Amino acid sequence: MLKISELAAKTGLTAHTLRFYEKNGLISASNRSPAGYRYYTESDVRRAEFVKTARNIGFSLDDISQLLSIRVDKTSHSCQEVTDITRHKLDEVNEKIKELQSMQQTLNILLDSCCGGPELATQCSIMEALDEGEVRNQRNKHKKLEKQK
Amino acid sequence: MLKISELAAKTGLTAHTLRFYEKNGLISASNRSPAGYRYYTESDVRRAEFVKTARNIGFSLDDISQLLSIRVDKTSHSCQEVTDITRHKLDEVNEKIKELQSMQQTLNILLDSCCGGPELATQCSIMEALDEGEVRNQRNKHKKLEKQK
DNA sequence: GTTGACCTTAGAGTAGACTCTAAGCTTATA
DNA sequence: TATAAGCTTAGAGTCTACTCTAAGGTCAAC
Ligand SMILES: [Zn+2]
Ligand SMILES: [Zn+2]
Ligand SMILES: [Zn+2]
Ligand SMILES: [Zn+2]
Repeated sequence: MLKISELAAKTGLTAHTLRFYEKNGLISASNRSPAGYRYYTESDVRRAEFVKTARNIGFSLDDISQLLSIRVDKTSHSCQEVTDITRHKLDEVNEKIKELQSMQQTLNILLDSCCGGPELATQCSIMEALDEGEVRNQRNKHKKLEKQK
Repeated sequence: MLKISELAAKTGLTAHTLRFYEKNGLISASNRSPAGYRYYTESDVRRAEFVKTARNIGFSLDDISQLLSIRVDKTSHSCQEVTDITRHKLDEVNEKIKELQSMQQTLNILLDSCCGGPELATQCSIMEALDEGEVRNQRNKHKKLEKQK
C-alpha cells in the first residue's frame, strides 16, 4: 500500500493532481488509514498508470473517464466503443493540426515578406498585410466546423 | 460614425467582444454620444479590422497589443520588432504542431491495432496498450521544453 | 515531547478569450 | 406615448486541467 506521495513519485503526477483526479472520479484510494490517509493498492497503482498513459497521449480527462469505465468492465463493452473514443480524439487532433498549419503558412509568408532589419516599421510589409486584411487564413473556417458538431 | 452593433456587423466580432477588447486596451471608440453610446470613426474601424485579421492568424491578444503599439507609432519601431513577434508566434505554432503530430501518430498506431468491431473489449489491444504504458509518445518532452523558456 | 515531514479538507486562484446577466437608460418607429 | 430594439455598466460565469493556500491533524525519529 502506497501513500499519496509515494504514488505521486511512482507515477510522476503530483499529490495535488492525484487528489484532483479523485475529486473528478478518475482515481481513488481503495483504503484509508484510521486517520484518513489515502492508501493505494497495486490495482490503484495500475489504474493511475493507465490514466497517466492516456493523459500523455493527449486524451482529455473526460475521454479518460470513459476509457476507465470500459476498463473496469470490459465484458460490457466492445472494441468499437474504444475505437470511437480514439477516433474522435484523432479527429480533433487532425483538425487542430490543420488550423495550426494554416497559421504556420501565413506566418511564414509574413516573415518572408519582411526584411526583419533595423529599418523603421513605416513600410513594414507585415504591418501592411495586417492592415489590409489580405492575409490568407483558414482558422475561422476550422473554428466553425468545430462548433457544428 | 458607427454604433457598436454596426461595427460588430462590419467586423464579424460581437458587441460583447468589442467591449471586452476595449477593457483590454485593444480597440476603443473615439467618440461617445451624450448618452454614452460608443461611436466608432473610420480609423477605429481600421484598427478593429487589424485586430480581427491578427486574431484570425492566431496571434494572442497580448501579441496584438504589441502589434498595435507599433502600429500607432511606426517611426519608433523597427521591422525587427515586428518579425520578433511573428517569429515567436511561429515558434509556438511549430511546437504545438510537433506535439499534435506525436499524438496523431500514437492514435493512428492504436487504431491500427484494434479491430474496432463489436467484439468484447476484454482483449482490446488499445486497452492493453494503455494498461502497459507502452505507447510511444513525446508530449511530455514537448511540454517540458515549453516551460524552459 | 518536540521537531519536521507528511497528511487532511474546502475552497480560491490561474491562464486565455470570451460570453452572459442584471438592471437600467436611449432611441427610432408606429 | 408606448413598444421594442439597442445601448450602458460592473461583474459573474465558462472551459480545462491543474495549482496553491490555509488551517489543522498525524507520525516517525531523536
Ligand atoms: Zn523591413
Ligand atoms: Zn517589416
Ligand atoms: Zn477488437
Ligand atoms: Zn480493440
